[in-house]
Amino acid sequence: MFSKACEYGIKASIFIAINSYEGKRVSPKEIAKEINSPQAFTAKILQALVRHKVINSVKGAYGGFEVNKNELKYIKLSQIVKAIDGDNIYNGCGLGLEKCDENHPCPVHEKFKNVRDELKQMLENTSLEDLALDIKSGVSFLKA
Amino acid sequence: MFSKACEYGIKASIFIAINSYEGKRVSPKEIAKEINSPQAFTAKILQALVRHKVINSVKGAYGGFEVNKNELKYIKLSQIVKAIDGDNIYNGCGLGLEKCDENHPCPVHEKFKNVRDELKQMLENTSLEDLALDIKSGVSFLKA
DNA sequence: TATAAATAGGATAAATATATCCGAAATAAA
DNA sequence: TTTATTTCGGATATATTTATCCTATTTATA
Repeated sequence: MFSKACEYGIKASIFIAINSYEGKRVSPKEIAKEINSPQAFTAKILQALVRHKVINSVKGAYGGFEVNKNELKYIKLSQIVKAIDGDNIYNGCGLGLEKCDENHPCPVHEKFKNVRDELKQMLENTSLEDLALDIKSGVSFLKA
Repeated sequence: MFSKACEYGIKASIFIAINSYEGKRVSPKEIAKEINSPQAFTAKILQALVRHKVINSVKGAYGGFEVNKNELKYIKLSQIVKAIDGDNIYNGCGLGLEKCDENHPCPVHEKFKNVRDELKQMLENTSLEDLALDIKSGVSFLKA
């Protein structure tokens, strides 16, 4: 469904969010440890999220990654996914046809639409705040 | 969502189904041309589908790939997907956690369930017959 | 039985995704 | 202004997926 990079990106963003509540910036090292991911690779993904303005970074001593805690409820999963995996999961044909629309649909076009809409709803309605609060309250977990 | 291999596998199966209606076996060459896929790679995928008994092959002169046309309505998309991509799309955690269940859910576990269930429904309720008839009647297409 | 036509399957190549490494640039604080 | 700390970004390595190639095996028919 999502690429590894995207999985790491989502989990990293949640961990950053949790810490931003407390005004703490976090490093790739801390993040990778907390979400059980390869550190250098995770750092690359964080860079991409910064470039897409999903999260913020501060260079130098006492720097790290953070998000504006007032924006947490407005940062949706869809933004993270689009920043890393692009919007192929939104617009791409389920069977990989170059051209696939109502007028020239692939064999699963109609049936696939429901699945995609469900996914879209989920990604667009879920905020970093929702996810971070669940972790803080012990309802869900960032690693096994 | 699906791997390239799986996309090819689904489209190839549909084309084989269409021809089996008319008692015709088809070759990887014909299939690849019709679904716009790399021939040798497609042949490999067909082998996998045969091993998983989703389709049938006949070696030698006048051979080719076919499906029992009486079984067409009982062959579901889910069988093709599982044969090629495995059942990770069914059981795997949306964020790649080794262990992710009701008792120890990843951050998107609950929200993801709806999406997966929708996908599952779609794959288990769609038969090769459904898809083949749509192609025959010009409702949908195997290539752009 | 010989031949031609097909699938099966191993070996290899190319492309992409995942992962690592290291020096450059930025920045806070001593 | 120097130093320690930290992100940035290019180069490279590894793993996986996608794709190709070639030979072996099977089988219908002449």
